Amino acid sequence: MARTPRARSSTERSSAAVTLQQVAEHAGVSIATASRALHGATGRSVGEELRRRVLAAATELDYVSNAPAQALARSRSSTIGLVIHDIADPYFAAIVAGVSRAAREHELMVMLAATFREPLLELDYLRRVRTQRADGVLLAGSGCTEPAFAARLADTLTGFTEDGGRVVCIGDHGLDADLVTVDHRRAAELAVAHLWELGHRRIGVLAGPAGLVGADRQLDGIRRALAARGAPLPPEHLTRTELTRADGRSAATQLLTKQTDLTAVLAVDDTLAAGALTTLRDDLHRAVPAEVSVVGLGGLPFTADLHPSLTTVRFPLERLGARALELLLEAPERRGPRRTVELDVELTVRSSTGPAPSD
Amino acid sequence: MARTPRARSSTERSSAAVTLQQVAEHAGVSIATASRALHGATGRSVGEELRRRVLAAATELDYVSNAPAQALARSRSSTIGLVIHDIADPYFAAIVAGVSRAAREHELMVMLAATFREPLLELDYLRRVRTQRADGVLLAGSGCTEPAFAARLADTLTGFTEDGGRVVCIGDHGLDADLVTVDHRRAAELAVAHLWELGHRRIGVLAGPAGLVGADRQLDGIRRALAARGAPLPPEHLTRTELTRADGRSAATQLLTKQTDLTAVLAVDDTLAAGALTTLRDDLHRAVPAEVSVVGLGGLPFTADLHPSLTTVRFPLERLGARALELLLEAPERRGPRRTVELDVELTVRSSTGPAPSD
DNA sequence: CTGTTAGCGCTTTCAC
DNA sequence: GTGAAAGCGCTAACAG
Repeated sequence: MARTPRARSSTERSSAAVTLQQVAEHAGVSIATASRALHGATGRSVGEELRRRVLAAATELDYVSNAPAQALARSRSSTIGLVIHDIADPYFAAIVAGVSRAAREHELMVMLAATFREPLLELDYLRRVRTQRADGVLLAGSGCTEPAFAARLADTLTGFTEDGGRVVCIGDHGLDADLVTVDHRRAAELAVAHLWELGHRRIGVLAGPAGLVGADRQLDGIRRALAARGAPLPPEHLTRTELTRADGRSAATQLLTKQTDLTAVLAVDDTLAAGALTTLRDDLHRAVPAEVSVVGLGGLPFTADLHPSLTTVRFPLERLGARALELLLEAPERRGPRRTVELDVELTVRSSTGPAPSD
Repeated sequence: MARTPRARSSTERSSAAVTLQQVAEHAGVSIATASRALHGATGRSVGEELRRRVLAAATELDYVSNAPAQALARSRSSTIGLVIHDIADPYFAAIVAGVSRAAREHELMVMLAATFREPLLELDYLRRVRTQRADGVLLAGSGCTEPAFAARLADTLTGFTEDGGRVVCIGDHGLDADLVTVDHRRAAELAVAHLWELGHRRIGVLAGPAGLVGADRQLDGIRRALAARGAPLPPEHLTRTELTRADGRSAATQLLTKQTDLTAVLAVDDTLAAGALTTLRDDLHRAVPAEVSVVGLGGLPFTADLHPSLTTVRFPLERLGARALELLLEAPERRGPRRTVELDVELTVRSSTGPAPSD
């Protein structure tokens, strides 16, 4: 035989956590009863007296249950995985905050996996989450660009769901899974409406890169909103660009240099808008909002610190995360087609927008 | 007996993950060999041929190891807990980013626990982390205010370490555990030196609340730096306040209203500095930096967006997190007194500071 | 180098 | 309502 059945010699390493067995002995009940008293359905199946004794014993011995053992026995870990690009990015930070809050309410632990935008790392983490036997995984952000990668990602996800794991995406990345996202079209509509009401008729648009689902939706929303007002977006008023401040700056420079009669810039991302603000002030020397109004999309906190403070459409990022977790939990028997939840957005008017110059 | 030993009737729930047992059978080896080939020390103790077969079988069956089972058998979970106040706070977000990065390098998963500044939640999470049998826990932020709570916290930590868990604090909260923090005194010294070199001699100080270890150190550093230059800090130039933008604003208002001859404000926190900037511009109408210079401490990203952009001392938050994890891992046999690591800081000169007015 | 086997701590039938 | 016992999937002696 391998080891002596029980009775640790007191020379063993000190990390001898109290076990349910010991609690049971201390309380003078069977281990099964101890288990039921401690973790079973509340109030059911254990006599008041015994339950009391077990609880007392547990407290006295400072018993802490062993989650891995429970996970093994129950094949449920009360843990979910959360895969994001970069936690230092306030966009993801807000989502994580929402997930954390919801997880707490449901007594779940969350394993955080930051991929730093490396697709391979994402695959790797998904696998690890599966290894952990997480009850489910929330996928925020995916560089679903190249098809080869997308296929592997899909495979990995399939494996995960086949083992009984749930998957919910936060933000649409074209994956075949339940999805929680913001209403991008409505965000666009709100931004356009705001500018329109201020009298702007020549609006430059800084859009995101083609292929990004959200960016496409936003652009589509802008087009519709403009068309609905009888002023379809002329191609020369549109520039597509990566979502960085530097790109926003150069794209805005280009746009405003060529199209000198624009009275407003609608950027589909706060970061882009920040870049536009910078070039307007430092390169083009055009007053905001006196000469040109600027509006962004996203509503991240930093927009309040910009100068002038940015008018933007706020995305409910925290709720996005919380809702995603809820959706994950709501799926006891996930059958049928993929579910989609779109959260509403909200216009935040600040100092970067004003009436169109009467010129 | 309870269940039939093996052979799942094909009607069982589909979540039948492949087990090591199955891999072993498929490869025609014992389960022990399979285990060694898959998880054992690289290259050791398994013949090349068998190893190959096991690996092939694993791949073919899409085997994913069961972390809870491993954790149970090895009594190590390859998981660490990370307790923070609020992930949406960029301060913590940066720390988490650093921890994530380091965790990845060490093949560790991190369980994130956000307490939202509720002491009870912190206690609860610590317990849960213990429940998860995490190999260690990183403690960033603790509302170590009331002694009763501090005692309970200490107790919980003791329980954790007694079970073999490691603890490292990020930022000093007076807990008896290894600690990683920034060099607050040096940060103060850098800020003072910068202002002094610009000719400022009457410097107002916005300090943090007494009792906060970091805040105390910073104030101490400021006092020393000033004294070393032959200009001890007069009490009327000092105001202590909570670390919020609103408090910073009102504290700055008070300070600058009473002490009209100050040429600079040194805030021990970026947020406070932001408040000072606001009141200077909107309430007091004093030009920054022409009339008054402002410097902060922390170097969070938003300081670059302030107007004018804030001169500040950057804390290496990401490295703080990474270093903390390293420290956690470095402690194979943690004996002796608590270890302390102080990370260096760096002055970032921007637009909010300039030469003292010659007056 | 490989196989056998006894647990790791807990849940969950099944029988009383 | 309570207890006995069979695993959950894996690791680590121990024996060859």
